[in-house]
Amino acid sequence: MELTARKQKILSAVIESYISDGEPVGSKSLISKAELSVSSATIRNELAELTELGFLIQPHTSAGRIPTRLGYRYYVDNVLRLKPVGQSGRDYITSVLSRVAESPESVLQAAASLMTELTGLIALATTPDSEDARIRKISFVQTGASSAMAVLIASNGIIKTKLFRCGFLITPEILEVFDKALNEAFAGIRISSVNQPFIQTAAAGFGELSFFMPSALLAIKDAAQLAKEIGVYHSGYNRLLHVGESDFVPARRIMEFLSNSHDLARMLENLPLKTAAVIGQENSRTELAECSVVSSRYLIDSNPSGVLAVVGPLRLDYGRVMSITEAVAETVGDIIGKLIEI
Amino acid sequence: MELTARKQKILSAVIESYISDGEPVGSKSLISKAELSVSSATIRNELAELTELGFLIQPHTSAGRIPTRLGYRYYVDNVLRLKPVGQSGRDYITSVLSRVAESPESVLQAAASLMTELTGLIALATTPDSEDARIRKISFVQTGASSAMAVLIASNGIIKTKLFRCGFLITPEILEVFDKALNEAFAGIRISSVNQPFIQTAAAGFGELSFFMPSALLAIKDAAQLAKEIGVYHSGYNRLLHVGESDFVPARRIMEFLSNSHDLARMLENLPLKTAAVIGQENSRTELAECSVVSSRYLIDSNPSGVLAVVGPLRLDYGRVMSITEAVAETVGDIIGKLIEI
DNA sequence: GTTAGCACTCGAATGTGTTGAGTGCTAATT
DNA sequence: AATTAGCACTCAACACATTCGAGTGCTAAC
Repeated sequence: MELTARKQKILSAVIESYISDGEPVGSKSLISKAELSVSSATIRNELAELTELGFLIQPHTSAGRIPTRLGYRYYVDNVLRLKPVGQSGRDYITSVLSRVAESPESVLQAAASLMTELTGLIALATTPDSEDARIRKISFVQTGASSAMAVLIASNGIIKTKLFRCGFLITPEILEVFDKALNEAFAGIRISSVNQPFIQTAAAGFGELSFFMPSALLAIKDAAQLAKEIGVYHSGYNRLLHVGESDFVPARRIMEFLSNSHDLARMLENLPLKTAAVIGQENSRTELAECSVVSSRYLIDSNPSGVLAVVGPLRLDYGRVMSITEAVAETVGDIIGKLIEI
Repeated sequence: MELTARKQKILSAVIESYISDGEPVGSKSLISKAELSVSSATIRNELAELTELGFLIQPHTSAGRIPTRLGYRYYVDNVLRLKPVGQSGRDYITSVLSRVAESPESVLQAAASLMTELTGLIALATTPDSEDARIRKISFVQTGASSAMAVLIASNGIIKTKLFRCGFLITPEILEVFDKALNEAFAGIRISSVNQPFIQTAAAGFGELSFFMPSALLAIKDAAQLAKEIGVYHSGYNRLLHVGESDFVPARRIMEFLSNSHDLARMLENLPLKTAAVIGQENSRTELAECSVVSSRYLIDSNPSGVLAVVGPLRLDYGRVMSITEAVAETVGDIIGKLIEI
């Protein structure tokens, strides 16, 4: 859909004014805002056509216009130019994230907090998809007379631990045996293939050892399960109550959805590769029908991995938020990438 | 302060009616609710005196009475009889918590969720105080060419891990050396005494080894730091939006306070030993001036340890909530106690 | 295609009247 | 001295009416 230059100018002015003030925009105030040298009547004609086209609506007859979902969409797709985050901004992001560059998880948690800090909105970050990750190494640490901790180290840098308890006393020798047998059986295996049947066939192969194995095997299975689940880190849930316009009911529904990490992970997984904004009812979840989600995937060694996202009202400074999200995602990718190499 | 039997009866009736309906209570309806055979005029006189004493207030002249903080306090202290949770309830609590009896942390997280499920309110659970805990054992697991994970096992069952990176390639032999040197130096030491100066004197004692040690030592210090910090698990933050009566502003302040685990931990630490209710402005934090906090400490081997708490409105079924909190706390103590023995 | 002019619409703010639950007080009763 | 019937009074809640003004759509002229 193509709009005349003047219509585009007016649409932008309405959206930018509404984003900054939250008030419906009338024809008179647009004369100065859109820097046009026509009368308010002309603008009214244009506004009427833009309304006809579905880009604007009037909350009520005698009010100004506010953008619709389509209006925002047109604006984001055709008008908006991202202003890349400046060098000082990038330096800040890098310094904050480097400080916690210990594990992918710690970087992602910090990235979510950082995004909330920078945008004032709810931020989400998912762990890298472990579809292709393999088991690099398995270790055991004794934690008690008959309890131990299994440590699973994956090729994508994810490390998961799982405590377990045996029905017998554990000795360093037994752990040695676990270690040897399980690394032989599992090292290099894809994490996504470690499931119940797989464990069972593995158990069958251990022959006389099998008496000692069940708890350790189960622990490894659980750890693998944890490693392949997409984790969601979040920040700024209290910002939900800042949105002055919305009332309790939608806020509660959103909160409940965001609290359910399973559905949330599934939604985030399906976000596009590029930095993008999903606006209002475009969201796959009805709970988010009154929200916009801005997201950007981070790349690890040039492979699209997890996603960073921000959830806010439709009335959102898309330019700013999309630039920030993209910049943080790039930095996250770099930092996690370096973390894994080693 | 002593009240006549009739005043007590009327106060109870007002509170119980208000707790169940949320409506101010008038003199007429009290005739049946308090099961008194006097006229409404007599009750009005009694209500006037209870108001005089500060136990009740009128939201406005022509309304019924609602309890004040003092009213609730008198009720909780003098009238309320806890109804202990029945056997089936206890069985349920035990079965839910046993299923996750892997580490103190997992039990506490589950306990918080369980309390939200049972009471419909925000629930909090703190990890046991590590003031007296000692380092039982330190282990290392290699996670990369020059990175490793330190595992610190404390005498109170808390296990903390910390990843670290060295400036040199790590070999099994080096880890062995770390393991030996650090266990010799640190086993049996109180966790609370592991601080920067302590680490420095320890480092000085390692002589020629000291080139290899700094990163490992730092990791142990960080892990000890984590182990001695009181952790707060929480559940049900979305319930904050269920309180129909309150509006956005207090909800936001409460949310912000609850998001700040440091202040929150400090507040929870100072709660009393016995199951208790802190009502409204009795709270040490002004953010909670319109909330009641019901709490109960769990005992590990008969020692008061962490605390379970519930945050709700003043208008709270204190009897039910206090009983549930106490029952869950007892079960948590038992289960964590058993976990540590082993 | 643009614009001045004007009647019109409707939300928000403000005011007015009514209703009813619940009170406090007084004087009579037990 | 405690209780109670009776009654005037208060005030939130609701419904309804009025005013105000920002902003519109339309028409006719430019």
